Amino acid sequence: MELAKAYDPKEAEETHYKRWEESGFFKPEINQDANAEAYSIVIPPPNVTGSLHMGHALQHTIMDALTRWKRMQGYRTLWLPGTDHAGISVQRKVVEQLKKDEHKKPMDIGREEFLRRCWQWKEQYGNTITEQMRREGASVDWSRHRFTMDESLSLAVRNVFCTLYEEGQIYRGLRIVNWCPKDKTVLSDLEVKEETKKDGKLTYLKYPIKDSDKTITVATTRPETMLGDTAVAVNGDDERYKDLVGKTILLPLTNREIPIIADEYVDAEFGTGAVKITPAHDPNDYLVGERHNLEQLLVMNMDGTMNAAAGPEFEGLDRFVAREKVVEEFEKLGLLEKIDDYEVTLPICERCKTIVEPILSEQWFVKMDELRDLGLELIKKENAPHFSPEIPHAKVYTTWLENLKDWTISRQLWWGHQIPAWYDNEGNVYVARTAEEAREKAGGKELTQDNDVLDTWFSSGLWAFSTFGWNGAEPPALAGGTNVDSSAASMPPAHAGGSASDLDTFLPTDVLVTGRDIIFLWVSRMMMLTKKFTGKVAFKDCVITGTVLGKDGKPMSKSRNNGVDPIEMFDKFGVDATRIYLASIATGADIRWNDVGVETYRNFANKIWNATRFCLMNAEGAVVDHQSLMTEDADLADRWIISRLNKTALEVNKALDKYEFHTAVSLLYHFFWDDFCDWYIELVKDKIQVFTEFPSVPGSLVVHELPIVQRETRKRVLTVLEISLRMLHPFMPYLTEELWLKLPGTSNALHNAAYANAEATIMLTTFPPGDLRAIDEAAEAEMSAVIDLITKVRNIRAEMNIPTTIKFTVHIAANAAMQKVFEDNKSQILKLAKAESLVIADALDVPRASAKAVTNDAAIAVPLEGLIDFDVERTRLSNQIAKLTDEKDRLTEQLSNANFVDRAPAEKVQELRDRFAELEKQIETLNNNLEALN
RNA sequence: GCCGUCUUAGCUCAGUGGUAGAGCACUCGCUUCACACGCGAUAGGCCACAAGUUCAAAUCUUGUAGACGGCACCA
Repeated sequence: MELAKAYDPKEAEETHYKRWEESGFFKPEINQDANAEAYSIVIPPPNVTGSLHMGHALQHTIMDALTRWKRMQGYRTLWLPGTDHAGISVQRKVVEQLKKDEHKKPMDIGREEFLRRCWQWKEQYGNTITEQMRREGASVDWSRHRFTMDESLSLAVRNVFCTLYEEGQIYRGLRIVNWCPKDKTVLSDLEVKEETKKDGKLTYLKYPIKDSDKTITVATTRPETMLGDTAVAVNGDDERYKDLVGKTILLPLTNREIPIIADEYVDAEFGTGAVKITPAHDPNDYLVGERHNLEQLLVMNMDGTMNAAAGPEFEGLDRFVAREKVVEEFEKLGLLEKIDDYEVTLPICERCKTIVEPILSEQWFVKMDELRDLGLELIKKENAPHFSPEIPHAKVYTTWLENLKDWTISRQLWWGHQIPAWYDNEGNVYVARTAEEAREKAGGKELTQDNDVLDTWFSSGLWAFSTFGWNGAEPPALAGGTNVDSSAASMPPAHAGGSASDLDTFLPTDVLVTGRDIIFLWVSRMMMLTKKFTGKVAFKDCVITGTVLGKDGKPMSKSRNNGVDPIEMFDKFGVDATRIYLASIATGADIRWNDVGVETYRNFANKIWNATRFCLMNAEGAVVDHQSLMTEDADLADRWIISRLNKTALEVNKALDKYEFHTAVSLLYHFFWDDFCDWYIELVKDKIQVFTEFPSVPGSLVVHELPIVQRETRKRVLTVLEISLRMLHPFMPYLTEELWLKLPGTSNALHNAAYANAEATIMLTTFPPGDLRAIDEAAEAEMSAVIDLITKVRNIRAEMNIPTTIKFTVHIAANAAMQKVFEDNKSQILKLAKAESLVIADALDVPRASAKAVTNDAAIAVPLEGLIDFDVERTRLSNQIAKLTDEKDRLTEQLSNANFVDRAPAEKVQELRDRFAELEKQIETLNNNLEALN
């Protein structure tokens, strides 16, 4: 079987995913081991409005690598996919569409029709991201795909709402909320971001005091809100204003009189020390108002225009127009003291960037006291979730919980979970799971349902358990959930006996992989609500990925135009290269995107391809055979690569256990490229590649029948390759599957016992656990002596400029044990050092015209009569001496420090003494060599 | 204002209380029959700065500077 010269990812990407999916490899039911432990991950559901970006690609890579790794370890593995209905985003898209196509507003077509269009939009465009996940190779169980507005998940939402309401944890109330006048909905604190404006203004307004010719000056950044002022507050301890407390102000532009009050909220040091109080338009003023029983006067409409209460001159004006007009009027009245430049930080809507208006409004809230305590107890007592990286997330998360305020959950949208609350004509509220239930409660009265929907995060907060069939009403469905497809139905049940539900089997989930930005919005709420409603932890671990930044080091965004499309990268470098590059980023660290990084792994993929290609070209008479690695008669190179292979496997598993994907990738990269390709394959090349010249066609090559030893070597090479591919599979699924299927001797006989009957695939083999007993330190030491030797000889050739066509003799002086090692590996040394012969002895006996070097285990000389440039050789030797002397000097200093010798661990001291002796010896040898040249 | 992170080779980034690492770029040499997306050999860092703890600090502590993040406040 001949492979193409370079790896082309396209074909593998097109064929394997389809087969994996159709064969049911992604479903937990593929696991036939009734006692298999479960391993589960739920995906952070992407918005249906979204398309794949690098952040997804990074997170999906990690989730898929974990899923594939655990599946190969024999766990009953489930990675559950799904999407989020994304309230505001979808609503906005449909509103835009409606405006563009029909010049209509939602009100024109009505709620029912509008929702129909939302669903239509979702059906049409909502699958973009899930389709892209197939390209990524994501091994998710599509039969368990969930959408936050699925029937069962919606029922869960209503039940959670009702339960919390019945317990008094959900309430409806008039509060200052964050209002987006453009989206015309309330926002939670977390959906409000900030924008600093350097050219802001602080306006000083003079308010006349009744029965006096005095005024009191207040400063404001929002002059229009003065129309809603119901008091002016000063600090009671402020001497300047002591006499004024209790006096009345004639509020300009209105016919209202308002009191001057004393409140500790006011900081006498700041501004004028007098604060206008607008309880309906400012959260602090609201609190002051509550304390002093002030009127809450709303002067604004919900679209950001002024209302009738603002007075006839202002009614209907936009808030910013009103602002200017208020200032003008004050100026006319001579009551404008001054306007200062002032840097302001404005609250803006996370999505539409409109300036958010704090405004008094009646909304639904969740009291966070009990839920907060649940969350705090989990993180403090059980370290749940355990964050990776732990610093700084564990602390930030805890601090945030400790300061948690009530959560505004109503949204003035149509698309979403409509609040299960109904009102009668008198305004009484009936919270119920269904309209019928509400009517019953109301004694059959005519009711209308609350117009608002719930915050999208309310339903996502249930994701860890609602996706597994929990809906608070019926017992959770059995394996497969509500939309099991036919192929899943033919699978064995998740547990022996078939009685366990997904909820029992897969919750708690093992790990949640997500970004920093939604730790509060989502992670915390899922922890709290899952504990509250199932008594379980939502997930044990939480991996927080870093941010993939654009080439300019800034977060990728459309406005900066610095985004990199994962799909483009897939097309350019292949899915596997992109995946393993993303996995090579340190967990939690931000990274600037650079194509060169992906290119590195594209090259790596090609290296793997070509190593396999070479092995296959020399595979005749051999198959993958794990027994071949247990052999007694293996030579040094074999013992060494087996040792390296096992060490790598052990360390890779350890790294993955700790979510250190980058460590795993680095280990695999260097094992495969350096150890396997650069050394092992080169060392055994002669043995597995037997050529002879075909007599009639000079230069042509014919493979002979292989002797047994060589067949064994071929087996070993194939087997090491096969095990390497398995280790790489979680990161590079397509390439490894493509190649694994081509290896001779691969079949489902190599599968993990849990998947014995499944169709052959690398994804169901066992992930190499590594075997401590297979680690052979002696072989590693001997091999590194050989490698050192070869490297030094190559160095001589390179620095002395000896063309490869010239073969030379290498003289080696070493102790008896090393002499044997070099003797035993003579042919490999000759080949890789491109030497003609070796002379191995106790001491060097070479002519003056020789190039020399030392290693930790040998002294080397290469006679170069007529080829040597003595100046170059002197420089070479001097450089070597200088380097070793530097090291020796450092050691001298350290070893002559009595404190060090006394206090450092004895073995450390001994280690340095040994090294010192070694250096002395080598320096002496080199000095002798140098002198011999003169 | 509070909390926190980062600062390592030209670039992008790993890393550890005990001789500083990778990839790419650079230099030199290879059309060696798996791979030029390759092979071989070099070169390149007082690990931001300062003080402290320690036998030993790039690694721990504190401070400084710069970059950045989160939270709060913003009359």
